[in-house]
Formats: sequence, structure tokens, C-alpha cells
Amino acid sequence: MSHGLDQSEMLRLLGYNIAQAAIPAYRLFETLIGLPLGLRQVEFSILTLVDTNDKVTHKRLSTALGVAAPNLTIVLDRLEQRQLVKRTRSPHDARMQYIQLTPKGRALHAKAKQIADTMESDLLSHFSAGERAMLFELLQKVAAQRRP
Amino acid sequence: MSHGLDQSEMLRLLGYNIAQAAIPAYRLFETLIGLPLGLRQVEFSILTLVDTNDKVTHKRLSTALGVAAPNLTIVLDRLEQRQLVKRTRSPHDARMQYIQLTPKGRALHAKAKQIADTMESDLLSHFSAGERAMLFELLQKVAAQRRP
DNA sequence: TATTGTTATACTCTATAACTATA
DNA sequence: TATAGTTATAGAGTATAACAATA
Repeated sequence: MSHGLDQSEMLRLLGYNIAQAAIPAYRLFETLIGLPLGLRQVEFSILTLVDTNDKVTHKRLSTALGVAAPNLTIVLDRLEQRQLVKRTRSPHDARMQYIQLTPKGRALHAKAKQIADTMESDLLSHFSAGERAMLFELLQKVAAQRRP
Repeated sequence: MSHGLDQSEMLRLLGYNIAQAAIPAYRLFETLIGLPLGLRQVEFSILTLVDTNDKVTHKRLSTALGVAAPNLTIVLDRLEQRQLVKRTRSPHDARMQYIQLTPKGRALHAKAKQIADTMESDLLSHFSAGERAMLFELLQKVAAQRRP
């Protein structure tokens, strides 16, 4: 667990604790969703956000996910090529484009979502409901520190 | 904060909460330490771990940080070129090499560590001591899920 | 002028296979 | 044969500047 190393100095820092917790979370995602479905975390997030939110724009996705606009373009290009999402220009403001799931995208998302539930159980199997709620609340409080 | 998007579906997942919390933590690190001192997170972690731990090996660093060995080689090359660390072969087992800070590395680490304290206060200014302790404990419990 | 989104580019990160050298 | 570390490489992530189209 400590890998024979004294990590006490680093474990005083929030960023390091986040990075360490991200390791098993990321690996489990890769094993259960990433490799089987060919989805990266950002892609999974996009499918989910677009599923819930009607008429999401590039900009809002970019902001929410913390992915710079030019990079998001590449990701969306890939998702569109795979026919998982489609982009349509807004009739009101032709600069904007709405991103929506295709039927194929909806199907893949449904599958991924189901696996994600299993993933959560795996990751948090040793947590009580209270601990889980507390952890999520505190992480969201950190996230709320974000300025723009 | 929610950026006008309904993120409820994603916020049910630990990985997303971690990723969202990582955004301000990462940005603050970049602003306060990364840009001013020319240090990336991994490099800062290495300086800190090597400072505390005498005779750390490449392998143990690789495991602790979750960085694959070949990639760590590159990072250590860079740190060595900047004369922040030095690598010395073990006399007992010539395959292993111990990584140590140079005086220059120690000086830079001291500076970084001082800034890191400020960074923590900034990030966690709205947290009580109890909340902070709880958050760290829960994150470490997640990290402990790691297998190898 | 300001905003949305794209193109181009450069740099970094991550993962894997193949290698050297020691044991 | 197994382990520590390196080289090489391909793919993915990240950041920035410059641009086109629209408002």
C-alpha cells in the first residue's frame, strides 16, 4: 500500500491524495469500460452529459469537462465518425452547434452506464453509504473552488 | 459551477467527482508551482519522495507514483540534466540505482514545499480541519483499493 | 468587436514491446 | 530464468496561437 515508501509528506497534500485515488478508479474504468467498449473517460462523460442534456453546445461541454475547445473538437470528430453523436447548427445562432446522441450513441451509452454501476460497487465496496455520500460531497466542494 | 449543465448523472460516479476536484487542484499547482518553478506534478512528487526517503530506487518510485518504468526514465533523465537529482548504482546489486537529491534539488524542493503549503490553504480554505481530515482519509481508502 | 468553433502545432503523458545488464 | 532499468515508438492528452464564420 505504501510500497515501502514513506509518503507522509506527499499525503499532506490534497492534489497527491486525489492523484492516488485516481489510480485505481482510472484502471477499473479502463478494464470495465475503456477496453471493452472502446471508450475513454472523456468520451463516456460526453455521452452521458449529452444524453441527459438536450441541445448541449460545444462550449458548454468544453467548460464543464475542463477540456480546451480545440481538443474537444478532436474528440467530437472521433465520436461523430463513429456515428455516436451528431452536430447540428443552431438555427437561432449559426455559430453554435448542438450535440446530440445518435441511436447508436444512445445504445452504447446505455451499455456503458450499466457497467459503470458495477464499477462503482467494486470501487466503493468497503464504503458505507454515509462515507460514500461524505466523500462525494467533499470532492464536489473542492470542485466548486473552480473559478471559470 | 454546474455551468448550466445537468451533471447529476455523472456526479453519481466516483471517477467523475475525482476528475472534477482535480481540475482546480491541478490549475492551482500550475499557477503557483508548475510555471514559477518549472516543475510538473510528477517531478514535484519525485523531489518530495526522494527528499524523505533515502536510497529510493527507480522501481519503488515507479510503483508508488503509478508511472510506468519507461516513462519514469524520461522524467528522471530530465531531472538529472537539470542537476536536481543524481542516480547512483547500488554496490550490492548493480541492477538497481538509488536516486538522491543534489543540493540544487534540495533547494528547489524546499522552495516548492513552502509554496505547496500556501496552495493547500488556498484550496481548502472553506474546509474545517475535520472535513479536511475526513476527505484525506476517504481518498486514501479509495487509493488503498489498488492491487499491485 | 466579441463569440463559437476549427485548424495547426508543439509538447507532454501513457502504454507496450524489445533490449541490456545484472543476478 | 527473473529483475532493474533503458530505448524506441505509437497513441492519447494538453496548451496556445491563428483563423473562419457569425453575431
